[in-house]
Formats: sequence, C-alpha cells, structure tokens
Amino acid sequence: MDAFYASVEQASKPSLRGKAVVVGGLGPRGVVATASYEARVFGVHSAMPTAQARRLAPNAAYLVPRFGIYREISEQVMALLRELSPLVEPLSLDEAFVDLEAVGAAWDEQSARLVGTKLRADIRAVTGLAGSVGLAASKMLAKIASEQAKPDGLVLIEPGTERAMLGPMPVRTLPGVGPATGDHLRRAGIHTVDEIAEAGEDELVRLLGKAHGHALYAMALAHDERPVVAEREAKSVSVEDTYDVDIHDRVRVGLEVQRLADRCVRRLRGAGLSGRTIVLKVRRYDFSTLTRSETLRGPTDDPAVVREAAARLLDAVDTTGGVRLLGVGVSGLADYTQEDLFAQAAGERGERFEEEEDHDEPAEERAVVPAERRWAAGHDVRHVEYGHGWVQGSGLGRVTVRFETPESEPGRVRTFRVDDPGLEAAEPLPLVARRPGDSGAGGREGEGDSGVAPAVSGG
DNA sequence: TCTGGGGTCCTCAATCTG
DNA sequence: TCTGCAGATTGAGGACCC
Repeated sequence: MDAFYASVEQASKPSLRGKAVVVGGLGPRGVVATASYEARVFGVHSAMPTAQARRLAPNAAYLVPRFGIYREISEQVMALLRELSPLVEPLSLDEAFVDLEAVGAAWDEQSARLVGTKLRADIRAVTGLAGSVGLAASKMLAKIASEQAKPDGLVLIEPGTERAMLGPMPVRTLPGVGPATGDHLRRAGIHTVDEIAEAGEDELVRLLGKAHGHALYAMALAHDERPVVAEREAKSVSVEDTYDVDIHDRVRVGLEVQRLADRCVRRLRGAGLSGRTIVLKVRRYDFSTLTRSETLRGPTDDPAVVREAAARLLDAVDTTGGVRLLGVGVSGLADYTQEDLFAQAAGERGERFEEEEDHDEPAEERAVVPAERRWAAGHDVRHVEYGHGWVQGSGLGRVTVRFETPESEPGRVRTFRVDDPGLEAAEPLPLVARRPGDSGAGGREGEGDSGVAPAVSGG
C-alpha cells in the first residue's frame, strides 16, 4: 500500500480527497511518513524533514499518524491474504508476501491474474481503498512487480522474461541496495543490474563483503529462492524519542532514560517477552549516534533491572554538547524469564511500575498537555452538538475542528476553546460502513501492494 | 532547511571458552 | 601448566527497509 497513511486519511476525511496530504511528525524535527500523490507533485516524499515539506507544499494538510486505524485496516487486508494462502509474510502494516503456489491457489499465469484481480476487488470492497499486486516467481520479483503496479494496478512478470526485464534497471531497483551500496557500485562503474551480473560474483564480494556480494549477484541473475515465511518472531524491542530541543542537563538525560526503559519494558511485557541484552542509544547534538549495550546473565522483564542497566550504560557516555535522541532497547529475547522467582522480591522493594497502556504520549507530557498535543492534527473528536469531526489545528487556546465522516460530504469548520466541555477525543470511524454480520471494523488505505510470490510455476 | 521510529541483518574486533 | 587454535559470544557500528 503505497501512500498508505495518506490514503487512509483521505478516505476518512472527504474534504481532503484530491488534495495534498502529508502524514508525519509535525514538531520542529519531524519527518514525513507518507505523502499523498497530490503532495508528491510538489516534490514532497517520505523521510523528508516536515519543515522542508512545508516549504515545498505550504497548502497541504499536515496530519499526525493514527496508527490505531492503520493497524485495523492492515488486519483486514492480512485476513483477505490469509484466505488465499496460509503462507502470508507481512513486511509492514501495508505490505506482505503471499505464497500462492505452495497451496495450489495459482498454478499458471491466468490463474495468478485471476487471484490478483479478485484480491484487489476484495480489498476495495472491504476497506474502500485500492491495493496494488505484483505477481512473480520469487519474492524479489514480486516486490519489483508491485512497485511497478503502483498506483492501483496489477503487474505480472512472466517466467523466462525476468533477466531481460531486470537488466537495464538501475541497481537501486534491487532490494537491499540503498544510498551507500548504490554509491559504492557507482564508483566501481556499475550502474545497472546487467552490469552487476557482468562484474561477476568475486568482484561483488570484494566490493561489498561476503553476504551482500553473494546475495546481490544472485538477485542480478534473478535468482531468489527465499521462502515465504509466516510467523516471524521478534528479535528486539526498542523505544526512542527525539526531542524538539537538545537536552543538556545530565539529570534530565538520566530521567528520560529511566522513562524510556519503563516504556520499553511495558512493550516487552505486553508481548509476553523478556530479554538478555539491554541497549542504550544516544544521538548527540551533531547527529553522531552511538550505542552501548550490556548482556545480563539471563533474560529479564523487570523494569528495575532494565532501568539500572540503562543507567550504567549512560554513565559511560559523554553527553556534553547535548543530546537530540535517546533510546532504550532489549534484544536476545525469550518468552520466559529466569527471574520469576525474584519478581516478588522486586515488588517488596517498593518498585513503582504501573502496567499502564503504552501511550504514544510519554506519561509526564500527559500531565501538562499543550493544545497541539492534546488536540493533534488529524485526530478524531466528537462534539455534543455537531457530532464527529477531526482536528484541523490548534494553538493559542483554540482548536479548529472540521465536522465530517467517511460517508459524509465535505464538512464545515468550527473553532472552540481547547477546554470546551462539549468536545472530546473520539475513536476513528470505519472507512466502509459495517454491514450487519460483519465482524471487523471497516476501512483503510492507499494503494496496497501485495507481493504475491511465487504465483507462476513452470518457467 | 535538516535529518522519526521501529525494526532486521551484516561486519569487524576483542574476548572468552574448550 | 603452558601454548596454540578454532569457534562462540559480546559489543559497536553501519546499511537498509517501511
């Protein structure tokens, strides 16, 4: 689903359909998560600093992500994919591989096209959104096909045509070739996939190292035997915050690290996991990033233990000059704890750790919430008199709301005081009205791309 | 103008273990 | 007991992806 978040927002908010929409962090250090196609015309794209996007597209709608509804819609789409085959490998909220061949869901070009076409129709019926489908004999090719299919299309790569198709493409087309590897290859005079194949495996290993060199050479020959793997287990859990302004105060840095450790453990416990290795991440004022880690004797999900390890790691880091980001992570995961016996003792130590929900907003910010955060742009609200709407903007003690729903005409805008008693936060509405008997909530997305691999056999 | 958040995998060097 | 070596583990950093 390319432009997934932006497409959900346009489907949710009739007044934004056909308009430039940018979803991402709206603070001074925010970046764009997704730009609608209308916004891309102005040169806005994901990973761009939001400040730069505002200069390029000052009249676009700037919204904060609503992960709850994205997740709901993602689950609806994944459920449709699982109806095709139990072998579904999600890559993110908006992308997944499906193995059609292993379960006989498709066996030739025609049957694969039929499956893909029906899937796109089903996605539209259930979510109201368009999805793109790439059909090919391997994951790499299905992924490339789905990129070509965007927006709102279906592309099938016929067996036997793969190398001819890949050959003239730029090296960056291949998954795993980012800016650094792309530069590396360019300096070696390698610009296209064909030139990777011509360079030979030994040369690529020399240039890029063993794993990357072998993998890239195989991909250039259109060889990709990686299976579709459903059920991947998480390897690490981490949380991090970038601060609007660098933190210089060492005491404050310490407190932030403790808070992040607590948040990380909350997530860890939420997933029923524990871990052995504690990682502290620090990005300094000059954007240089360092990590420090410590491996414990056994896995833990004890907040006090993680807090203490993170604090020890911080002791070894020079933060003079200020830090812009802090993060705490846990890896070496296990679904059990060796410290269960000590949990009670920890409780008796008077450990204060509430198993609260993992709020997006850090606890202390919820206490004194500025209007811009309490009424985040794009989030849902309900007014006693005017009904359901969404926050268009807030500040200076006022919040501006547009009253409309996915099913309505573009709505009217009204402004209230931020503490208006008639106004409250609301849950997102489904994009597609629920029919009697439906179980899931409705609605979601942009153009979904489902890499469907391998769809075609024999060739 | 600056450059998020949550992950994965790889590489390399140092250290530990048998 | 010392030495040499191989392999595993640990810690740090980098690249990449959505």
